[in-house]
Amino acid sequence: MDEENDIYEGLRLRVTSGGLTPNTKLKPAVLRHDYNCSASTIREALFKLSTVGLVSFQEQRGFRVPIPTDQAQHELTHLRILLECEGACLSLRQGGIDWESQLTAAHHKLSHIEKRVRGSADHTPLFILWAKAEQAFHETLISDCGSDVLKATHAMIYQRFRQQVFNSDKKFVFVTENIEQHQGILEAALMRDEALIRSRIYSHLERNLVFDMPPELPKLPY
Amino acid sequence: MDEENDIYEGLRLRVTSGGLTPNTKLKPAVLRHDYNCSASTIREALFKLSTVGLVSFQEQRGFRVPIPTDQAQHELTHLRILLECEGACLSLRQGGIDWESQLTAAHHKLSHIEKRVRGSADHTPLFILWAKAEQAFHETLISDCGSDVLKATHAMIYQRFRQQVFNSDKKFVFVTENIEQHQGILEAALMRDEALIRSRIYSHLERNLVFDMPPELPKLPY
DNA sequence: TTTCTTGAAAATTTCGTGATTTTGCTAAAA
DNA sequence: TTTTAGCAAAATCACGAAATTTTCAAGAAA
Repeated sequence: MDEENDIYEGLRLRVTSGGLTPNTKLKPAVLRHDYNCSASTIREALFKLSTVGLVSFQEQRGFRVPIPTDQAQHELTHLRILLECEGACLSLRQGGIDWESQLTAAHHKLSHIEKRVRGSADHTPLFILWAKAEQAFHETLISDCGSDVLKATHAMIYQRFRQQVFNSDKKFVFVTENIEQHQGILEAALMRDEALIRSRIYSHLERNLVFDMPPELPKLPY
Repeated sequence: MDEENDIYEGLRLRVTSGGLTPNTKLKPAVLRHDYNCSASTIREALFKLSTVGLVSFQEQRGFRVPIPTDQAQHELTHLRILLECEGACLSLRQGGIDWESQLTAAHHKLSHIEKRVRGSADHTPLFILWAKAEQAFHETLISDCGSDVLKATHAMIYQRFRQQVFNSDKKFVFVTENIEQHQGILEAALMRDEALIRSRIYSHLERNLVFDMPPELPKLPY
């Protein structure tokens, strides 16, 4: 299964950032040729992808690339904010100097790519690179929260979020504000300011919320 | 696949509340006889269970019942609190009279069972019934939050949480305090008091947190 | 005794096939 | 023109068997 994992990753890349039209059928009998394996193996990988919500599945009707909707975008953004704020704050308390340096490094890499993106007319060639760096930055942000469950859940939601926005019509995959927003999040982390980092994570993701969110609510003592 | 789902549910029940010793191997070739199907079908169901964390899986080494740990219990409890508070508060804002009545109904059923449990010496025969009612109550609590993603994520964490505590040595599956705690949560919901319901959900789950949680943190404007 | 090798048994993964279901096309009926 | 019925092609699903990998016990070497 070391190549089974390659198949899974390959398919994941195709359905998340492979430029496939939403609702495209994913037929094991066709895809098998691209990966030089049997249809059953492809089916198993697609099945796994469907359980994390990256491909849609209907029994006896096969697999399809999920259709992005405003509702889904809103919900995924909402959960990303919830999980990422929680994970960031916990990391911010528990993370040491090693965490600071890892985050700084991740930001440095991301920042470098983003400045290149800003310069070029066509973002496409840099997209895969940017996507990896973006994910790495946000994962590093919550990496020292001390909860594998939280990190795994966030990873799942993050993937679906990225698929959603990249496959939607309005391709807001990259906007110039990202540069200063990522910078702002890094600064808040190094300052160990919880309220500030929450607020900046929220601002960073806010434009993906398509409906209004209700106003402030108090939090509990833990 | 309508019986495929029965297989999935049957296996899920066995690994979450079937009294199986943690780390027990789950061999498709053996289990097939209990469900009268092929090993491949069992394998698929186990595979699905592994993606939601209800069975552990290592390539070329098959499936096993997960081993409960204090760390896992803490993390699952933490995430349950986070998701359930968020979902409850949103429901509390958006839910109408229908939500109130559904929650009251779910609580009524749960309360009835819990009082019976308190009376009987051996909880085992009532456990399945209680587990279903408990899940229903907590799911109803967040049912009107307006986010399918949040509800699905919560359902996943809830299942793993229940498996964890039921399969752990200290079987704190039911304690008398549950009765008044569930009552308290219902009251806070009907009062539409967000701070109160957060605090009561936290208190309800607090005893499952095995490590200290850092103190209060502010929340952001959404 | 302990560690390392060996090889047979057991378990897991992959694969092609047949049965069942869905899909899409054509033609008749309204 | 629109709707419905029927049939053929295509796709999906469950299955058992072959191929690969792991497990484990018994003997050899240190």
